[in-house]
Amino acid sequence: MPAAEGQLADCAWSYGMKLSWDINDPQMPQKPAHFDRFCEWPDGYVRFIYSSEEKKAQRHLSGWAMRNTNNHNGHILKKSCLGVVVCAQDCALPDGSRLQLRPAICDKARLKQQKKPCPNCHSALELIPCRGHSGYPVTNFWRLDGNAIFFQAKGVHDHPRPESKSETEARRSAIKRQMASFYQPQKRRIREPEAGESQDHSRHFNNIPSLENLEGLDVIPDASFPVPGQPCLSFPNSDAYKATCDLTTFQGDIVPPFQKYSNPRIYLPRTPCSYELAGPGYTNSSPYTTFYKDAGSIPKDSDWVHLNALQCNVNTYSSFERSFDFTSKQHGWKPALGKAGPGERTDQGQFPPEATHPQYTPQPPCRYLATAPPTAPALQTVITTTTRVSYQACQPPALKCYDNVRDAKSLSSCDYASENTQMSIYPEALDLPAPVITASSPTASLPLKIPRDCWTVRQHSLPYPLGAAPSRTDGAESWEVCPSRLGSAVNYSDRVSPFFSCDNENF
DNA sequence: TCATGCGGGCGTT
DNA sequence: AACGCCCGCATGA
Repeated sequence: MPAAEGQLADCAWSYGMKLSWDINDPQMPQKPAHFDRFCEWPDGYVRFIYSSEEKKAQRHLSGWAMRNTNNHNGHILKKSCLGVVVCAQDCALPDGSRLQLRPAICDKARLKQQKKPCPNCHSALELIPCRGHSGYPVTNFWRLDGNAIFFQAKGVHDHPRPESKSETEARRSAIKRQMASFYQPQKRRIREPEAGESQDHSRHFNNIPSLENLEGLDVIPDASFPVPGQPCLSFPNSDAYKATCDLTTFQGDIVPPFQKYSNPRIYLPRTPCSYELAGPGYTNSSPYTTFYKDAGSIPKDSDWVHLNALQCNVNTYSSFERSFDFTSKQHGWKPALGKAGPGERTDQGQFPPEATHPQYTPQPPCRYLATAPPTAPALQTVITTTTRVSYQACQPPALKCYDNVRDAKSLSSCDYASENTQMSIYPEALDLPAPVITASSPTASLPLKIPRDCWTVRQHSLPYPLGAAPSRTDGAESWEVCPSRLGSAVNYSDRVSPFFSCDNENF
């Protein structure tokens, strides 16, 4: 993944946004002056123009779990977001964060994935569908025209980021390597019980709670399943992630402990390693809490990731990324209310038709916590075969109040990624007429309003009966849920986007 | 096994 | 007609 700053800049200063075009235009801009750098986490109504040489663009990659959608147009590839898979119990990972897996793209694989249990608490996994586009999944369009690849995104993801594809691949490959290296040491361990080793990572296997855990892992053929006994040092980008191994911490864990990759989103079953996060922000973070339903089924999964990493160390790219995102997103409103940020587009003409609808207004940092749009057909379609049942069982916005830990998460939850900042800076949404913005969000006067000291449920997690969900047009109600005591966001202050003037203290 | 892409077909708006 | 989505099929890693 490119440097956070690089991506941020890429997304924020999209060249594609400076030109007037729509993916459905008969004629696309010819011979673009230059191209945008690939943005892995596009969010909002953004457009990019990539070089046809851009490999990632050629592959139509995205950090979001996007599946192909038939739009009956062979010239334009359309993809819709699948959302994110989380633990139905919203259990906290060892580090306090929440599980946020990348939904399998393949329907069959996804169903299988959802049948697996949360690797942390063994309760059911739940798919949080994306409904960021007027109640429907956010859609991405790709169109190759000449030497350019035009990309257009519609909708604002109303859910946490899942593990990115690259992360998933990295994790899986790492797991394979770990598995390979695990078995041998493990065998030795079984033969040589408790030898007293505690320093050597390769010997942490003996600390694995019980062999049953291992067996469980073995039984689960899913390569994505976290592998216990993985040395902390083997994680990718370990340099960025400050983790130490602490056998004592590990001991006592009954469930498959997690081992975190340098990348805060990735977790592996904890081995005798624990993490010593370097920053205050570590407390935990998953902002995206899932308060909805109680565990229902008894999954058996293994693929997991962690998402919010805010918690994770502040020194890591991720922490920065998130913190930055957070701030930028939080402040993203400011430009709309006041003056636009540098390079901000102002051509209303580019506004998506939906822009006039409240649902399309810029979302607050905690947009995924917002209530569902009035019409949420997604519940019937998107969730259909996979999570429909879950919704029925969902608890109402359980308005769970969280502790400081949660607060920390909220911070991270408010930001998606540096790349997402474009939403804060350029999105047409920012150009929305003031009336629309104010009507749709209480944050009109502030980047982020924190009406309560607690969060409410994510909109998609709400069990609104179809047609009964509160309308976003009402605006304010959508924001009832906001982070509280964001003060814990200590780490965010030093990375505030220059484009925004709001103080982090507000959060 | 799974990610991707394609495209037929169906229901809804 | 436009959309969203389900499904099956094919291909490639």
